[in-house]
Amino acid sequence: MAKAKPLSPVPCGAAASPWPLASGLWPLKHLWVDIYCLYKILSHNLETDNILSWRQMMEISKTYEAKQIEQKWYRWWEERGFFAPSEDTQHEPFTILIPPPNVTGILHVGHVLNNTLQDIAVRFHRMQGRPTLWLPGVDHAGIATQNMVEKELAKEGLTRHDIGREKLLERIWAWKHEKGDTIVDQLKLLGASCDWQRLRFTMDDMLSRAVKEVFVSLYEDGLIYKGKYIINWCPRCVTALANDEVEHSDESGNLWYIRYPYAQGDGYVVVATTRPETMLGDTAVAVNPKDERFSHLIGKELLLPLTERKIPVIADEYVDLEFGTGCVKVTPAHDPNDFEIGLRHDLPQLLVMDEHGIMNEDAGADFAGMERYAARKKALTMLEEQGLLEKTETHEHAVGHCYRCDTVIEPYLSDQWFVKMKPLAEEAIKVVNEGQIRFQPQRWTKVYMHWMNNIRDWCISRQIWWGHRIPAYYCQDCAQMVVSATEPSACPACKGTNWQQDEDVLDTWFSSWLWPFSTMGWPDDTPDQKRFLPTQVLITAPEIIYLWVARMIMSTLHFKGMIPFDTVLLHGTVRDDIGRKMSKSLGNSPDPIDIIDKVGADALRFSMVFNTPKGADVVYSDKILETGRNFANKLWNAYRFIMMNMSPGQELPAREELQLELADHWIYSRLAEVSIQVTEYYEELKFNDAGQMLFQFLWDEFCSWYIELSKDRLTDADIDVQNTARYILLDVMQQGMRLLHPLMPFITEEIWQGIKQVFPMPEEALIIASFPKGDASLIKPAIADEMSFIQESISAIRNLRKQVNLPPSVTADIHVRVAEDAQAQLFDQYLAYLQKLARVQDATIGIDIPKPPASLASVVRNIEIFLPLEGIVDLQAERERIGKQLEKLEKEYTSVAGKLNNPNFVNNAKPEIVEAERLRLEGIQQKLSLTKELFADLG
RNA sequence: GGGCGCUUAGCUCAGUUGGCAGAGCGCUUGCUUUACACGCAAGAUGUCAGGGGUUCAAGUCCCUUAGCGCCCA
Repeated sequence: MAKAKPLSPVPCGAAASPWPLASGLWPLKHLWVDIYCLYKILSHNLETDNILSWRQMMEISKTYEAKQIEQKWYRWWEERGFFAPSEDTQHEPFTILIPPPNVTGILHVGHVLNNTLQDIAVRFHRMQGRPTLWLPGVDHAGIATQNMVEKELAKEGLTRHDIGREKLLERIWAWKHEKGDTIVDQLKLLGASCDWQRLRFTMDDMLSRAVKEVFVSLYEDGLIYKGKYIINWCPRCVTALANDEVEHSDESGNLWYIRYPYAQGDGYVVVATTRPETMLGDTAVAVNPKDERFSHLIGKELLLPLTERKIPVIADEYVDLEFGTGCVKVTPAHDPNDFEIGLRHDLPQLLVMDEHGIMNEDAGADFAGMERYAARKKALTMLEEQGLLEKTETHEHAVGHCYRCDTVIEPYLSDQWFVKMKPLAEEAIKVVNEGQIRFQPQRWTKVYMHWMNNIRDWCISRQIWWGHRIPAYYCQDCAQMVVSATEPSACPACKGTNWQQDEDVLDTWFSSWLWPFSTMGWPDDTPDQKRFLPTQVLITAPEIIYLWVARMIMSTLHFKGMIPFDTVLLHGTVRDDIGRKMSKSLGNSPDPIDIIDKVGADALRFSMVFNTPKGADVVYSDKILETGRNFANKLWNAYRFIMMNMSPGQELPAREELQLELADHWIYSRLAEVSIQVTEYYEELKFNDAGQMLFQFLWDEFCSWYIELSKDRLTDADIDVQNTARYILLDVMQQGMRLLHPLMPFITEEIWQGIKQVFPMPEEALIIASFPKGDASLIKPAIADEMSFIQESISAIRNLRKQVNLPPSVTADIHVRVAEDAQAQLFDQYLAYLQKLARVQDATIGIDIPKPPASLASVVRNIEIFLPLEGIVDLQAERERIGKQLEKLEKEYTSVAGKLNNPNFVNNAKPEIVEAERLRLEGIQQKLSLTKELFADLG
C-alpha cells in the first residue's frame, strides 16, 4: 500500500498540448506563450517572498495535462482500497450492479456514457459517507465469443467439429485469459471506481453453480420444459441463432400466387407466398374469420398441390385481409407465425428440410435430397406445368441473414428448452405497479408493462459449445432424462450409469438474469447478499429492458423473494453528429481511449454529461469535448492562480477570525445554495443539471467575479485583508472540488490534494472526503442582492465603455445618481469593486448628481450611471441605443400592467404571484421613467 | 398494423406542480487585464412545427393536422 503523501505540483510539460481540432496556427501560439512568459517573469517584482514567484508559478503547466495526473491518482485510489465498500455500519450501503460488458468487448462511447453515469452515482454516495459498492463483471457472450475463436480456427483451416468440444473450450479459455478483460482495463482509464476485488465472470465456478441450481430448481417447479419450437436456424453454421444475431435487410423477391384446388368439387383458392418450396410442409390454409369472401370455405378441405395430402381451411385472426389474396398457407414447421397458428389449431408440424437446408423425405420423392433453392425452382416449374401458378409479382420484403456467414436464415422447428414466463411475470408486474421499482424516465414503465403483459416463453437453449451446458442427462440405455446439477449416479428407470449430457448450452442471458445474486455468492447464504441486496440503482440502456432488466426482476423475486434494485435509470443512445447510431460498420464510432489520451477522462466524462439530459440521446462529435477540456483548463488555471498567491507553510487565520466583506458573504451564500441544489440533483440522478450548475458557478461566479475581485485584495497593504481573500479562495475552491468530484474525479483530486498542502483538511483523499452539506445559515438573500446590484452596475459601465470602445488600459470617472442614501453608502464602500472590474478611476456619488454634459448614461434599477466623455459621444448612436431600451421597457410595462389591471388575474392568481408582479411593475416603472428622461435629454 | 417518443436561437439541446423563453457551440466587436487566447469583456439572434380548445395566464394541460425517430409484430 502506498502512503498518502502530498504531491507537489506537476512539473512543467509543454506549454500546450497539440490539439487535433485546432488550425495550423499552433506554432505561432507556442511562440506567443514563450514571449509572454518571459515578459511576465522579467516585469514582475521577484522580491515579494510571501507569494510563490513567477518563476515557480511557471513550473505549473499553463495548460492542464491530464494524462500523468489521471493515471497517478487511479493507481493510488486502487492501491489504497478506496473502491471497496467501507466497513461502516452506521450508514446504509449504496450498491450498483454493472451491466456486464461482453468479454470480447472493447470500450465504445456507449460504454463511456453508461459507466460515467454509474461512476458519478457511486462517487457521490461514497462521499455521502455510505459504504459503496460498484460490483463489476463481464459476461461470456456465448455466440460472439465462440464465433471469434472459430474465426481464428478458420485461419488454420479448421472448424470446431475438427477439434471437438473439449479443445474448442480450451482455446476459448486461453483467449479469455490472454485478452479477455481488455474492457476492464479501459474502464479504469475512464475512472470507474468499481470494486475490482469482486470482479465477476458469468463462467466463474461461483456463477456457474448458480446457473445450474436455478435450472434444476425451475425444472423441478415445472417452470422449465423441453419442447419443439421455431427458432432462427443457419443451415450453413448448423446452429440456432438468437434474434439479435439475425440481420434483416430489405430485398426484392417475388410473391407467387398459387392455386390450391378444393378436395371436393371444382374450384380453388389462391394463396400468395414468397417461399413456395415450404408449401410441401403446409398443413392448412388460413383465412380471417371476418372475411366474408371465404367464410363458406372454413372447415372444407383442399388438395395440396405437388403432394397427395389434403389440408383443412381454418379461420384465424392473424390473417391480414388486405395482404395477398386473404388466404394464407400455413407451414407450422417453417414459419414462426404459422407455428403459432398451428399451435392454436392443433395442426401437424411437418418438417420438410433437414438442418443443412436440404429437403427431406417428407417433402416427397420429387424433392427429397434437393437444396432448398433448387426445390423452389422445381416446385415453381411443376406448378406452372400443372396450371396452378396463377401469377408472379415482385415483392419487397425483409429477409433474415446470419450475421456471421450471411446465409439466409431458415425458421426451423427443433427441440429447445424453455422457461415458462407467465408465472414469473406476475410478481414482477406487481412490484412495478406498486412503485417498489421505478423507471426513470417514467415512460419506460409502459414499455416494461407491455412486454410483461404479453410475455412469451423464453427459449434458453443454444446449439453452441461456449456457455453453461444444460444440466440434463440422457440415459443411453433406456432414454430416461434426468435434470441434475451434477451427473446422476444410477438411472432411476434402468439402473444404468451410461449418461450423455445434453449437447446444448444456455443462452448467455440465462446467466446474466441471475446477476444480482449470483455475483454475491448465491445459493450460499453470504454476508454480501445480506448487506447489499436489494441494490439501489441500475443504470443501463433501454434496449435491454426485456433481455436483462425485466428478467433480473423476475429471477430475484423468485429466488431471493426481493426486488433486485429500486430504481432503473435508462439513458439514451450515443449518436454521431448526424444522428446515426455509433456502429463499427459505419466507422463513425471514435475510440474512447484515443479521446482519453488526448483530452483526459475528466474532459470526456464532463463533456458527455454536460450534453446528456436525463434519458435523452447524446449527440457526440469531437467538438463537444472542448467543453470539458476547456472547463478542466479553467479550473486548472484558477488553481494555479490561487497557489501562486500562497507560500508553503503560511499560517492562515481561522474561519471565525475572518472579516468578511460583501463579495465573501456573497460567494459563501452562493456556495451554500449550489451545494444544496447540486446534492439534490445528484440524488435525483440529474447529473446533467449538476454539471450545468457547477460549470456555471465555478466559471461564471467564482472565476469571473470572486477571483477577479480577490486580485487587489491579495496585494493589499493589510495582511489580514490578504489572508481573508486567501482563505476564502482556498476554501471555496476545495469545496467546489468536492462538489465536482463525481463528475471529474481526477482533476478535482489533484487540485484538492494541492490545496490540502496549505489548507489543512482531515481527509486523506478527496474520493472519500465528505460531500459539502450546504449550510443554509450562510444563504443571505439581502447581501446577495446588494452584490448583484454592484454586478449589474459594473456590467452597465462596461457596456457604456464598449459604446465608445474605451480600451481597458484607460480608466474613467463616473457619476452615479442614486435614489437613496443606503445606495450611496454601498457604492462608496465598494468603489474598489467598480475600480477593479469596470476600470473606474473615481466616482461622484449622490442623490442630486446632475448629468454631466456629453455623457453616456445607463439606468440600473432605480439609479443612473453617467460616463462623461467630452467630445466623443455619438449622439445619434446613443439615441438609438436608449431608444431601443425604452421600447423594450415599454413592452414589458404594458404586459405586466395589463396583467395587474385584469381583475381576473388579481383575484385568481396566487397572492405571492400577484405581489411579485406588483414589485416587478414598480421596478420597471422606475427604470422606465429614468430612461424616458434620458431619451428626452438627447433631444 | 400496434405502441412509445420528438418538433424551442444558425447548430445540438435544456425548460420539474401552468406565472419574466435558457445553456453550450457558432456569430459580431474590442482586448498582451496580477491564473487561463483551451482566455476576458460587450453584443445580436426566437411565428416555442401548424390549427383549435381549457385558463386570469399555455413552450408547459387537452384535441387535431403535418413532419421525423424508435420499439414490437
